[in-house]
Amino acid sequence: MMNLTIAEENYIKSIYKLEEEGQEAVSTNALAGELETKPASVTDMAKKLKEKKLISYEKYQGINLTPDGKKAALNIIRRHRLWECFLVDKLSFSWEEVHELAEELEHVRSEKLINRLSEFLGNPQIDPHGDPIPDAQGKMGKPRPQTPLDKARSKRLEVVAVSDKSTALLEFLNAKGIRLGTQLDVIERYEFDNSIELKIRNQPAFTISEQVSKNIMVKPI
Amino acid sequence: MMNLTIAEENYIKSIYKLEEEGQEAVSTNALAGELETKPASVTDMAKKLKEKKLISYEKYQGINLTPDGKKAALNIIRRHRLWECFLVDKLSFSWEEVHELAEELEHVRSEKLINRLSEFLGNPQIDPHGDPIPDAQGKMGKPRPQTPLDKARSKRLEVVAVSDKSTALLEFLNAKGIRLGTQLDVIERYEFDNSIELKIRNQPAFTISEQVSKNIMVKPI
DNA sequence: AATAAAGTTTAGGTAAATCTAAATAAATAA
DNA sequence: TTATTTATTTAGATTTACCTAAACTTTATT
Repeated sequence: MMNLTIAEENYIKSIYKLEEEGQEAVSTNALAGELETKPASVTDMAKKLKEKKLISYEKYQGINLTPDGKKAALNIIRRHRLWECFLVDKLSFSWEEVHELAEELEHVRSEKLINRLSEFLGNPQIDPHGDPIPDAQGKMGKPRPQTPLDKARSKRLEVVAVSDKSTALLEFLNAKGIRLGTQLDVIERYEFDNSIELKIRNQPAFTISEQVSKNIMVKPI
Repeated sequence: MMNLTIAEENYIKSIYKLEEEGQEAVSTNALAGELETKPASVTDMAKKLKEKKLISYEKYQGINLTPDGKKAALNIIRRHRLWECFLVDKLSFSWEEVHELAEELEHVRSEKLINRLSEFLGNPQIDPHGDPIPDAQGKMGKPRPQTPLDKARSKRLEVVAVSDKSTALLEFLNAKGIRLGTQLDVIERYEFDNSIELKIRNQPAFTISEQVSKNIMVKPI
């Protein structure tokens, strides 16, 4: 496998993420948004990644990972999620703190390190946010059936994952008492702004915005 | 504390090392050698680090760390050595494999991470090469009394550290059976090239070059 | 002390990853 | 279908961390 720079790895990871979220071809704009950079920068990098045969890309036609690109993406995701497990399981970090740290640790590229880390952790299958961890061959369990909260139909739900890992969101959820496995009751859905009123066990009800509800993945209970 | 780039951190670390080795003022050339870069690059970086008040530097006069620079250096060294402990103690890496990995891990800058890692490891005082680990305040135990093998006078010696951490050297030592705590008998010192003939317990004797013997730190036994 | 050798700095350049502003293509609306 | 809006690309700069080659200091040698 080729040697990628940190910037290249971050692009690959983001392209993978956007493809997963259902984008047929990932647009320059969407990728710029995801990476908090400018479209012009994305175009530059697209040329480079195409050169390295990690993506297919034609001017104005958007971006897709090649099989090689996908393999690279899964490897980066494996590293990221294993480090998250380490931070939570061994160093007692909480759920919402680990994403940015893992974002840095994931760029230490060593097969041996990551395989030993996995072993040390007992070869975990899912990370602290509920996402599956690809194995050394890049095989990853199907993410469990889940719906974003804004689309869920049932009244009684369980939180199975959070798709946006920004500290801001995770801290907000933490403050509200929402974490993996938390059970939620939907009190009301307000059409005018798609906000949702929720209740957890015996705590007072509270309201979350559509923006937030899109990022909370739930399953009926 | 200021935010340093990886390159800046590596310079700081190398300046610290050369000062420790006794250089009054660290020369451009020595630093270039240590970092495997060119003197002109060192001059460039020296200006930047002076700007940040991490070193004192005057044209042609060499480099020294300021108190701030030293604090930064000790912090980087702390991270490096704790990761080495982690790799050896928890992931069963061997002595000679960990240096380059720690070289990458050390650049993940997070007080919290490193303090938790230290705690997780039982707040170790020395790393797998026998070097002391600075504490969170940057206080570091005195390195134990030790002499480079090429300067040692006794015949019977114990290996307490290895100062050059290049994989090449560490692998060589490993192959010869030389590790921390190994006891050596000096059979002969050859003046013409300063090579040394050694023996370990009941193994056959072998010869090492001056270059190698300079990097093996020993104490009389 | 004069000169040669060694060490250091400057000047000018390169590659990676960004950016802004302007140009161009594609999608949408009138 | 033409015009307008939106998306994308190009052109040209910028910053960081390097580099080489030439100029300049310092140190060592004769």
